[in-house]
Amino acid sequence: MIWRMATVTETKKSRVSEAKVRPGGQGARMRDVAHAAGVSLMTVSRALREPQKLSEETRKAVLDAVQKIGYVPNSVAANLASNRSTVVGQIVPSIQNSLYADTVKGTADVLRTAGMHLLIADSGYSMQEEEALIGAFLSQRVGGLILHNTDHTPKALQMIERAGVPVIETGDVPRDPIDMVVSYSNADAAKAMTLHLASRGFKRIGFVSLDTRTNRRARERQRGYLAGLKSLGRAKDPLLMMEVPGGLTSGSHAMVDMMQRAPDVDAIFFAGDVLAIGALFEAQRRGWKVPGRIAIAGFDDLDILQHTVPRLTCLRLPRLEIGRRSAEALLGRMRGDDAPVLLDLGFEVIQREST
Amino acid sequence: MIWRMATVTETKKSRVSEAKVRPGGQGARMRDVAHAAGVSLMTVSRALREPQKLSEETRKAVLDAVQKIGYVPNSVAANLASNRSTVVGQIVPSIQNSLYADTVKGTADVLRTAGMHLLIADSGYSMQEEEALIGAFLSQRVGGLILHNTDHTPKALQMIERAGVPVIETGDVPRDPIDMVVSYSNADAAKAMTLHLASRGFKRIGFVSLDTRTNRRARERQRGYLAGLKSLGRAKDPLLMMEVPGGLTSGSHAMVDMMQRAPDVDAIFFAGDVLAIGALFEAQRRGWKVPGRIAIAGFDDLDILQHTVPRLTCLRLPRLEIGRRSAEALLGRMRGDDAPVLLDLGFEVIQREST
DNA sequence: CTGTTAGCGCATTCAA
DNA sequence: TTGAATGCGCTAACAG
Repeated sequence: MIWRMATVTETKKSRVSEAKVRPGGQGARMRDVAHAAGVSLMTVSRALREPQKLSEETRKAVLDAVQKIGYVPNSVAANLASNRSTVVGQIVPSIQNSLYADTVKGTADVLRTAGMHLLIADSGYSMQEEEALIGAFLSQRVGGLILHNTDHTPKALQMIERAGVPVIETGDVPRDPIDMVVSYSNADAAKAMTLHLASRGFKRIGFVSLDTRTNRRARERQRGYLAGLKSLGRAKDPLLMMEVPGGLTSGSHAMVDMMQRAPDVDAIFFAGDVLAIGALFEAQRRGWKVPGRIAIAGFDDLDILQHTVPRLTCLRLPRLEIGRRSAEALLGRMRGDDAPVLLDLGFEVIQREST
Repeated sequence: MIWRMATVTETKKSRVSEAKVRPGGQGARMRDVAHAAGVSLMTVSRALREPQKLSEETRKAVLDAVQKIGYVPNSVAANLASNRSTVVGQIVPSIQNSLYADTVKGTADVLRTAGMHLLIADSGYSMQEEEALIGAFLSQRVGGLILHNTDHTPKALQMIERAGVPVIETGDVPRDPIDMVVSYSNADAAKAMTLHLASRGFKRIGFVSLDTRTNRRARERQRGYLAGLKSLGRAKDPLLMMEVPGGLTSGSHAMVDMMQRAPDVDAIFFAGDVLAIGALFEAQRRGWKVPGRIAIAGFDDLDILQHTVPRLTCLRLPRLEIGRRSAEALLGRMRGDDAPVLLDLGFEVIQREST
């Protein structure tokens, strides 16, 4: 049963639109504050940015005037005049994915404490879109870029180089970084999980990932899985490998398909988003024992994984920390530290009941 | 068992830092393009913004020069000169919460097609923080604001009024809007769910929400629940009402507590975030039948709710649509439409197996 | 259709 | 410690 409610109202009443006399929006400027405080424009500018360089008397007079007038500085003009920016741009594959939200949160928190702000966009997993966004961000003269991606178009690379802004790449450890890197290694993590599953006694370990052709992170994870098999002395088996779209439904189908194609599979490592959760729910629906009938491991430690029945084995990646460290590295650069940073923040294998 | 890997490397190698001759970052300016194309500065400006006003010949010459030089316009200067902005600011309670991510996504998508961008911040559910962020956004001279909140500090209201920027409030339908509203009614939605549960035959319907003292949306939902009871001719029972923090664990505790305090409760309506999912998992762990032993309903239609066993009854709110419509209303205002908008986008009650 | 003049609001640099 | 001159890179308004 579905109830529905929706109404649309057009009204003429609104506080702002009635109060808005001068369209375009503005307010007091610095000179207005200067007049009110009986000082020069420069003194106001200083009172706001380097208050310690003024006598206590004038400083107070200026700040009082600022309060009284309700002056809000124009940081666009400040940016233009000083050639410095208080904004950093971050591009993630998808805003809706809570994994990236963690990274964004870490970045935003650190930037805020430094009085800076974050311009966010999502590329929809597309390099072309990323290129367009990088152009837009550079046009806004952001002070730095954080890219959750390590593949870029030639034009994007060229724009970044010409702009000379500091850049952080996250999401993987690239061979040839643009500038700074704050990340973990997808290949190392996938290999570690593969070895872990083997150590738990599983003989036929399946691997399900997103499309490795278009997604480097998926490709690296697959590489790690195969490296794990190799170091175990096991052969690669196409029946045990699948590439599927993201999503809960996709995970459930992948599990069922693989168990049909390779009935002796005893564990499946889902190296993408929420695939493992979808598979677990499917097992619940079918009454399959996890790990008795099939063991399930995931890649990211989503909050929910430790609440399901059974709880899910997975990797834990330092998403929030990546965001924080990225922001810190960027701030360092803007302050003039010129030591490029390559941070591999590592990962953990979290063993739970599902394996 | 936990594996761990983490390495930290400081290196001096980096493409950009070596290529970066002129620190501070810049590139070609418009006059460089003008020289290269043999035209005036204004012609370049027009070629980029109103190409149809130029002869095909000059336009091509300019755009070729732009390509060749790799010119990236400085929209900070453009903004200052034109007193227009290509950026909109959005403040949500939490970036990490995927509910808000949907709204953000809708906003960002619509803005992008209009060549605009989104500055995002989270207030951490605090009005004070919201005030600070509004100040920062206005300082950046954003062209509009989208606030997922309907309670604001007096100073915030004052700043907004003085700036004269268009504002959208989302997240509830306020009695006294600042400007435009694009939302749904929390009270109506909660009442509808309460009546729905009664129509399914449940006699003792519990209500669990977030803190109603600090969170207006929680307060409105509680009001809707009580209105529902009243129209059913049922009395308010404190034993059937709880306020708890957010989170899966919190939901599971709430369910257990309420069933201990009021053993005859036959359905619980969880009006916050992921509480219902936490409760369902707890029921699975304890082997309680849902809805046999206890029925469970949630508020937001998270993707996962239709995959759990059993699937969860909930409300469906038009999060993405709220983002889209907000952006559209804002764009309309910037273009000069001055009809304030009050949109109630409604909701649906989704009946599934858990009730 | 194209160019010229003026100035957006602030910070830098110098002088007082 | 404070102030005056100059310009950041671009667009509006006008002239040609």
